[in-house]
Amino acid sequence: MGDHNGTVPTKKKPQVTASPARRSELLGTAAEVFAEQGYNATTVRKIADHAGMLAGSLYYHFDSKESMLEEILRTFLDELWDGYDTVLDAELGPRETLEALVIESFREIDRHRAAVAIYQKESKHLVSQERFAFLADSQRKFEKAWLSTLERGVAAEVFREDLDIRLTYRFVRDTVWVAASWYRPGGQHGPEEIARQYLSMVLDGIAVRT
Amino acid sequence: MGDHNGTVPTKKKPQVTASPARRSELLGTAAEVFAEQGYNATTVRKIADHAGMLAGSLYYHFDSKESMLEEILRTFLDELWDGYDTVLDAELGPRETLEALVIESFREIDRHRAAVAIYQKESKHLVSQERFAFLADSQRKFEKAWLSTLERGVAAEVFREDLDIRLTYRFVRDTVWVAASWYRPGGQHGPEEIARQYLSMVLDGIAVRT
DNA sequence: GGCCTTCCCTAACAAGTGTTTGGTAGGTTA
DNA sequence: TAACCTACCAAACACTTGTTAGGGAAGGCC
Repeated sequence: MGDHNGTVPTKKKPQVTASPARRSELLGTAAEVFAEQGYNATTVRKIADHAGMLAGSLYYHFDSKESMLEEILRTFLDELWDGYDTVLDAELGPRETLEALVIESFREIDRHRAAVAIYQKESKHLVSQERFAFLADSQRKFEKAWLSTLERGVAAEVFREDLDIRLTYRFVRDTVWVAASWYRPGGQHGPEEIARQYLSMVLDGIAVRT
Repeated sequence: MGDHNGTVPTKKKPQVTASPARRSELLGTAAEVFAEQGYNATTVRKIADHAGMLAGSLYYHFDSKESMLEEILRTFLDELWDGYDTVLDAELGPRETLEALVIESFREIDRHRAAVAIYQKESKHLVSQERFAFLADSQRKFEKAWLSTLERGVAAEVFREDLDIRLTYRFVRDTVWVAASWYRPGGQHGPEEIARQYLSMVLDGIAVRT
């Protein structure tokens, strides 16, 4: 507690000591409530209820509701880019890159379904806030990775060239991520199986070839 | 007005007199704020600001914030089903039905972009409330229409039969409606052009045919 | 034993929320 | 002019919100 440095107290002191295990456990329940009810509609008391404690007690582990949201999204995006960078660094062909990115995306949905749902619902309002600037960074990087993959594919004549490439990008991107709104881990289809079927539709279409 | 029946006053009197034109004008601005900020994050004072009046004045036209949301969604769904029913009653072939439904959907996005965005973000939490039971009705009807069209297509051998039909349904559905999150009316592509490209991707895929 | 750390509770706070009530300016009708 | 209607304002209401401060129980360590 001793704020014995003579400078500015740097805003606030967060929690003094807190076990990281309990933190991420609470973040998990918070993420599920956020995903289910929406961030703004979720009160800290609801989160506390789901965690079996009272509202004020949350502030032993976190210093604000918003910082919970930030940590949830940061953790998710960090792991996501771990997987994406691995794929991109492998320098596969465009079609193989696209397939690997889609598969990786469904794996992330499988692992972070709540965070993905939150990201989809809330990121649009959040990007403008300075605190969540990392969301915009991620989106730019994301778009660049996908667009270059698509362009490479068109150049290599493995993707159709008669399609608007930005429209195609949004199509593929949305197609993948909205799955988080209905996907439930432990269902009959694992993430790889769903990815396989999605890829089949995106690449070859749903119509019978004549 | 005159509550001269001797029974229970049936809760509340809404606004006594209000011009329908002003009502729908206010609903339009409310819808845009809801779409941009999210329903829960939108305060009635913000809506009033955008409309150039004070918060309390809204209650001359509407009797609650929630009733605004309900009217926005009801109006949208009514118009949507007008178009859908016209398509379905035409009894076209499965592929033509699918194309017509997609085109109609993008036209609705063009006309009711705000309402569609609201519907996508909020419908999930709302369906459980009794007041918004009509959302669940619409969803069931929607699913039935799409599934039967897909099944007809598989039977007629115009759609691939090696795909999970429910997965395909969600794929097509999401693919279409998420477009509302980025679509802006008056852009370089009109709704028909976007529908055409989407249909091309969904039906034939983005890969080059070999 | 006493001390310290961890984790939570109790109780309150100020700000913001949707909503209500009564009033009133300006136009329309008689 | 007087009565009336429409559409809004002004000011408050009861309640919920995120957040804070102080305290205390349980357990490990000296």
